Formats: sequence, C-alpha cells, structure tokens
Amino acid sequence: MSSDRKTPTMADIARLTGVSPMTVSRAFKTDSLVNAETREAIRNAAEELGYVFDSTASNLRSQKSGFVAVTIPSINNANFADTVGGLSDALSKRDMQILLGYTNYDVDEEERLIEQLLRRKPQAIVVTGGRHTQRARRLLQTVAIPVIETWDIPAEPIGHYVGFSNAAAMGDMIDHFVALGCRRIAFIGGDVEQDTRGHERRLGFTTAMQAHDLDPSRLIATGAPPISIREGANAMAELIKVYPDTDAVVCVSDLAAYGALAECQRRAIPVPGRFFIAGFGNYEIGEVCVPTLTTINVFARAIGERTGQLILDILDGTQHVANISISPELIVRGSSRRP
Amino acid sequence: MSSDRKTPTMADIARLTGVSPMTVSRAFKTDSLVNAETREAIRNAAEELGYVFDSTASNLRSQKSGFVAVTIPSINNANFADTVGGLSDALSKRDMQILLGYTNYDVDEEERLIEQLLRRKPQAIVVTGGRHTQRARRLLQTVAIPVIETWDIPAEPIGHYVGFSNAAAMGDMIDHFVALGCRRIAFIGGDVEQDTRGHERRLGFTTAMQAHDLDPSRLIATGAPPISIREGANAMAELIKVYPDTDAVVCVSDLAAYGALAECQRRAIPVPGRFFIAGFGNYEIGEVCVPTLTTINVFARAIGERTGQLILDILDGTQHVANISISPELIVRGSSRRP
DNA sequence: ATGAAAGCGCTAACAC
DNA sequence: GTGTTAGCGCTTTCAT
Repeated sequence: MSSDRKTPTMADIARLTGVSPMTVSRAFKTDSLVNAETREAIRNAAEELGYVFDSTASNLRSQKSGFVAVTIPSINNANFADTVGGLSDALSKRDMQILLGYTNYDVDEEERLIEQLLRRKPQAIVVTGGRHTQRARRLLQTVAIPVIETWDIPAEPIGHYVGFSNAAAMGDMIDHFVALGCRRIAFIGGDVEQDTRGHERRLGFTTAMQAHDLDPSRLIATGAPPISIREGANAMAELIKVYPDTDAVVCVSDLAAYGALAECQRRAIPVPGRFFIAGFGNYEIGEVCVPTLTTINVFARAIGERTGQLILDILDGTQHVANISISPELIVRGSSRRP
Repeated sequence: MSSDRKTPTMADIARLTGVSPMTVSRAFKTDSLVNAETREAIRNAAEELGYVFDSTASNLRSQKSGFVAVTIPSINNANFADTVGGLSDALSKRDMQILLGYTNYDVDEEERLIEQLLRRKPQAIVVTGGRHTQRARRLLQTVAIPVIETWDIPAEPIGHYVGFSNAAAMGDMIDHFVALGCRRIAFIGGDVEQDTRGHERRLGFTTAMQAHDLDPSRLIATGAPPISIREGANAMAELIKVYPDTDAVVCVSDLAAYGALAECQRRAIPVPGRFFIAGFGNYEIGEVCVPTLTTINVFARAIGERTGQLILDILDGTQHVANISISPELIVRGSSRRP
C-alpha cells in the first residue's frame, strides 16, 4: 500500500523482523545456521516488502561475481549455441551465470570485448579459438582467473583448452573421399583471414590433398564468415564454372554444404551422382535434407559441458591445468555414397 | 616483475601517480575534467600495473549496473538470435551489456530466470512473449525498471511491448492460400501448451479457416518446441497418412516447413505440384532451398533494435510508455506458386 | 582541476 | 544461533 520510495534492503528486513542485518544475510544462504522460525519470519518480511537480493553488493564484498565470461564468434550459429548451452547447463549447477559476448569473427572486436567482460570480474573466461591480438593475449595472461580456449588446439595455449584439431578432422574427411576413389576434390570456405577455424579446415584440406599427391588448389572463397547457406550456393555456382570436372566438394560447414546441394538441385545436377558433397559440424539440416550430408561431428555441446565442468573443478581447487582434446567423428551419409 | 599479490585498485594508481583516488576515477571517465598530463600519467600507471576497472564497485556506488536483462525461449533459434543481435547493437551505443537467459519455452523456468536476473540489478528487462506465471508477473510489476515484452502483443501488457500479432500474420497466410484456391489446408506445429507464439499462430490458422468456412481441424502437433527440421519431416509423414487429400500445408516455422519439404523430396512428391507448403519467420534456408519457401517476415532484428532504442529513450527520460506494433510481411515464394 | 569524507548494500571476521 | 565492526572499490557530494 505504501508507495515504493526506495528499493528495500536487508536493513529494512532486519528492522521489520527485529533482528540484525547479519541474520538476514544468513537467512538467505541456504546452508547457514539460522533459527527456523527466524528464517521464516525473514522470508515473509522479504516477500512482503518485495525485496530483491542485491548481487552487486554481495559480489563486491565477497569478491565473487558468479559470472563466467564467454566470447563466441557469432550468436547466430547452431554449433556455438550448442557449446554455450552445454556450458550454461554445467555452470547452472553451481548457480553461475554466463556473460556472453560476440566477436563477429574479428580479433579486434574480441579484444574490446575481453576488456569489457573482465571489468565485470568474472571468475573464469572462455574464449573461442586460439588466435588473439597481442593486447588480448596480454590481458588474458595477466588476469588472475582461469582462461579456457575452446574449439581449437592453440599453438601456444594461454591457460587451459578444450578443443580439437580442425585440420586433422578435415584431413579425415579428405581421406574418406580419396578412399571412395575421388581425385578432383574442391574446398568451399569463407574469407579465411577472419575465421581461424575455417582457416584450419582449409589447411587440413590442402595438407591432406598433398599427402595424397592430389591437386590442392581447387579452393572457392566466398565472403565474410559465417558462411551462410546462400554463400554456399553461390560458391557452388562458381565451382561449376571454374572447376567443372570436380568429383567431390568439401565445405567449411554444413550450412555451406547445404547451399551447395540446393544449387545442384536447382540446376537438376544429381548429388551424389554427379558430385559428392560434404559439410562440417553436424548441423540438424544435414540429417534431414535429401540426400543427407556427410559431415564431421565436433561434439559442440560436449565442448561446452566439459569446459563448464573444468571451470567448476578449477574453482574448487580439484583441478589445476587441464587440456582436453575432443575427437571429432566422421559421419558418412548419402551425399557421399555411390548411388 | 613483482608477483601479483593482489589485483590493483584505483588507490594503487593514485599512490603511484601522486594524486587522489578521486582524480583517478575522473581520469577514466572520458568526459570529465582532468588535466591532460595527469590523465596521461594515470593511464600509463594503470597500463603498467595491469589495472582492470571494477564495474562491480562502480555499479554499487552509482546504482547503475549497465545491464539489460533479456529472456528468450532458446539460444539456438535464428529468429531470437537476430532479435538479441539487434538489441545488443542498439545498446552497445551506450555501453550497456546484455544479461541473457534461456527459458527453454517453460514459464516456470522463466520465473526462476527473471528472479535470478533481477538480482543483478539490470536497468531494464526484456522478456519474450506475454504469458508468464503469476509470480513472474508480480515480480515484473513490482520492479522499478522498464519492462518490455516482445514478440507478441500481450493481452495485458505489464509495461511496454514491441511485438506483432502472430495470429493475424498467420491469418494473412491463410488468406493467401485461399486466394490461390486451396480449400484443404493443414497446420503443422508443436506441443502448443508451451510455445505461446506457436499457440497464437495455430489460433490464427483456425480463426482464419473458420472465417473462410473451411475445415480448421487438420492439425498435426509434434513434440516439444522448438519444432526442429526433423519434426517437420515427421509431421509431414503423418499428414500424408492422416489427411492425404490436403492441398496446402502451413507450418509454425520455416524449419518445420523445410522438414516437411524434405520429406516430400524423399518420397518424390512434387512441391508445389502436389502440396503447397509455407513456413513462418523468414529463416535463411527458405530463401535458398528448392523450391524457395513462402513465409512471414517478422522483422526479428528490427524487434531487437527498436526495443534497444526504446530502452535508451526511457532511461534518458525522453520516452514514457511506448507500445510498438511491428507489421509482419507475407513473402510469397516458389513453394506456393502454381507450377 | 583536484581533494576529503562518506557510503552504496552486503558479508568476512570475530565475538559471545 | 546471533550481533558488532569494518570494509569490498568505487563515486557522490561538497569543498577549495
């Protein structure tokens, strides 16, 4: 009934209940020792006043923010969304919250973001990839919290990592096509400077092709990452023009691969009859489209879950330095089976 | 060279520079009046010490967190990702950060989330949809910050809203098919209890069908939201069995619609020859798949941008109560054009 | 242009 | 099981 002059604090509850603020504070921590009736009275008073606990003050005093900072290249990407989902689930067990930022595949933006995120005093920071600006590296090296690089196996890890070799996974894919008898294999990717995982995948392609004594130069690069479905389709159109005798097309992601497939459908070019196609990342679309897409499962969600568990273990002191290598799995589907 | 005993504070910089902490504080605010040389010296000292500004303390003292809390049903959804992207861009102009939470299409989870987010003292809160638990409503009504409901036009708005009528948009879609001469139109959606936007769309379907004196009972419900591509395909398989004489299939989202299309391709059923198909949400896939998908553009990114701008205006005191209605746009594509 | 004092709301540390 | 005191790191406020 009273107009809300100011948002109520623990002191207000203490006054209303006739206890000290400290008791009120204790009553809000589940495990602390407070008389059951007192706790009940405090809870009621809080509810009545419309009290909302102030994490900001709590964090400052206890020097624990309950935040884990996370940078991902793009919010609009099912793979990274899965990783964040896994991380979020693992961390919510301990009531920790994710503070998320998007770098838009740009290391300078990543640097700005890291600086901004660190001001919030996260208890750990998770970054995607192992390539950063000098200054970002220094920030991460200096900061007194666990640093976890993901989705990559960094050449020089800053702290911990939970990742996989994008190059090796792409190498497995090439081996698969060579075993199928393909010789003229092309790669569709984005502007590689920005997307380090895309870069690694292309590197894996060229390395594997050379290892098989095959021509590694059939490369189509198409625009800024993330490579979209549309860009996959455009790239396929170009590929048909430039390298018409190609027998297999490997793409930097399933989205690009689906675009390539759609372009073939539009032109009534049979896949897998005329071209084999493969993607990367095991997106849902590759399971359902016709034909289904051969791809690499990188276990995106597991990357997040294991990163989250690692953070909890480190904060508990159970774990010190951990580097976790995920083994991606080749999934062979209709788009690379002889009709 | 010195081992970092403790993270440095403004007081450390003040000591090193021979000024008061207050001057250090001023030196970090761009617009405040500090001697240029002093500011320079302070910046250098900060860099040398590896100082990181502590937002937690700043927020507590100034009672401004710089956070906007946002709840979305799922992180892994291109539409909501677009909204968050637009919101994030609008807010970053004023250096505000998004604190994001996922409800997983569950109002109880939303309630928990809202309570958790409010503890961080956000300066505004954005929720997706207009349906909430009693307690969540009360929390939002009581809290002394702007509340914006999005992606819906709530029956009883709590504060502001930026949304559109899902039912009316779906009605436009039905009108389109009726104008094309379709009479036996079916609807594919998810378990509607959870997804209020899906529910509205289905309602729009039945209402419009009745308005045209057509049978509104061809409904296929398939599992928990978000409806995936796979579930769209399964639903189409069921539809073919249960309502084989259907002439048009409208789906709760483009993903479901693409799944339905893929199922037809798998069975070599011609689309648009045998069935017309339409989706909702203007996802990228609908632009590229073959045939392209008729859909509704809901301007997901604009919802975020306008919400962000609204928040900034309210915090500036420029704006008081605003309700913004977006007008979705019907996009007719190949999947509903006579071959 | 700069400084001194006080305090944001909570909890660590210690007392009883 | 509860209270007292002090202080987390910053910024508001008022002085000069």
